[in-house]
Amino acid sequence: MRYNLEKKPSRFAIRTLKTFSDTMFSLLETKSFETIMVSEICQLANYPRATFYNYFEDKYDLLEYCWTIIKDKIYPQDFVEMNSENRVYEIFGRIYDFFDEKKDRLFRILSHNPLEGELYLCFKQYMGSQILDIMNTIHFSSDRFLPEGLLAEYYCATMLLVLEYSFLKEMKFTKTQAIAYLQTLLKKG
Amino acid sequence: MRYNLEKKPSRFAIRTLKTFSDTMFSLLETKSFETIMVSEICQLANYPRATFYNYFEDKYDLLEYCWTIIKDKIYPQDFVEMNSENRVYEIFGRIYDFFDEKKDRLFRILSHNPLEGELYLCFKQYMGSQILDIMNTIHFSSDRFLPEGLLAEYYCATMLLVLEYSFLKEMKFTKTQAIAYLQTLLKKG
DNA sequence: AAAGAATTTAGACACGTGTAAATGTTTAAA
DNA sequence: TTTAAACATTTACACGTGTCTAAATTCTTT
Repeated sequence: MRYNLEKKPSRFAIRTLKTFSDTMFSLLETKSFETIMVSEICQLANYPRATFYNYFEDKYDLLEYCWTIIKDKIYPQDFVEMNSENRVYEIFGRIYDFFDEKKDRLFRILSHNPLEGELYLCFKQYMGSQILDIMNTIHFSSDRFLPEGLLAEYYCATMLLVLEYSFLKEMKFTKTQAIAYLQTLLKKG
Repeated sequence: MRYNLEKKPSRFAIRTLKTFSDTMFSLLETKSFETIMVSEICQLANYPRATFYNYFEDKYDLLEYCWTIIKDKIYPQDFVEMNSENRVYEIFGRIYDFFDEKKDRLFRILSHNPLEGELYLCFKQYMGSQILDIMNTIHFSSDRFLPEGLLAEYYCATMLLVLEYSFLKEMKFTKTQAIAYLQTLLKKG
C-alpha cells in the first residue's frame, strides 16, 4: 500500500480509494483476477494509471485493500469480553453469518475465479491471517502438551477448512451443521 | 508445462529439463524466487529464452516441475498395502525423513525465501495437493458423522501444520515429538 | 476568497514477458 | 547414407508493468 491509511484521509483519497475498490469488486464479478489488468481497472475507474500507482503497489495490493474493507464489517471489537472456551465458536459463527449474508456476490465472484486461482488463494490467506491474529489472543489452558503457537494455527486451519466446505465447495452446510462439524474435529463433540 | 512428460523424452529433452531444473534449484539458494527472471535462468543454463518457453509456460511452471522431481523421491509406490489406521503416521514419517535428509539445502533456500514469499506458498500448495491425493485414497471408517472429503482435508491440513512447525518455523521438533503432536491433534494420543 | 499544500494528470521511459515465423540442427528409421 | 520429423535457435514484435517528471488541478486552511 502506497497510501498511508493511518492518517486522516483527504477527500481526494476517500473518493479515489472507494472508486478503485468498487471497480475491483465489480470487475471480479465479470472475470478472473488473473485476467484483470491495472490499465483495465483505471479505464473503468476513470483514473490515469499514475493515480493507481499513487495508492497501490500493484493489483494484488488493491485486492488486499479490498479485503480490509470487508474485514471491518466482519470483526466487531467485542471479542475480548467473551470467555475463552466459547470464543472459537462465537467467532466462527460470526464469520459464517458474514459469508452467508454476502453469499450472492461471493458466488458471482467465484464463478469466474476457480479454487486454484489467485483470488481464492489470496482471500484464503488473508482470512487465515486475520483468524490467526484472533486465535493468538486466546490462551488455551486445556492442553499444556502442545506448543501454544501450534495450537492456535491448528484451530485457525480447522475453522478455515469448515468454512471452505460450507461455502466454497459443492456441499453447503447450515450454520448448526458447520458448528457441529467444527466441534467434532476439535474433539469437543 | 509445454513439454509432454507422458511420452518417452528424447536426449534433448532430458538434458534440457535437467539443466533448467538444476539451474532453478541453484538459483533458489542464491536469491528469492520473486527476483529470479526467466532471462536469468536462461543465461545461467546457456539456453535461449525461446527454448525455455518450449518447455515451460513461465517460471512458476518450471518451479512446479522442480517439485515433481522431488516428489518422485519422497513417495514410493507401496502405500496401498498398509492398513488405514497407521498409514497416516507412516506417510507423515516418510515425509518427515525426506525433509530431514534435505534440510541443509532446504534451509539455504529458505534463507532467501521468507515464509510470506511465493516460493514458500507454491511449495506448501504443492505438498498439500500431493498429501491430499494420498489421503483421499484412505477410507476413514471410524467417523461416519463427517463428510469423507472434509475429513481427508482435515488430516492433510493437520499434517502440513506439524511439518511446517517441525522444519520451517523457529521450533524444530524431533520425529517422535512431531508424531506425538500429530497424534494428539488427531485425538489418538 | 486567496495562498499553500496535496493530489491528479499526461506522457515518455526502460524493462521483462510471452509469441510467432523463419531458419538451422539433431535424431532415428528406412 | 539419406530423409523426414522433431527439436533448437535466432530474431523481431506487441504487450503490460512500474517509474518518473513537470505541469495542471483540486483541496485545505487561514
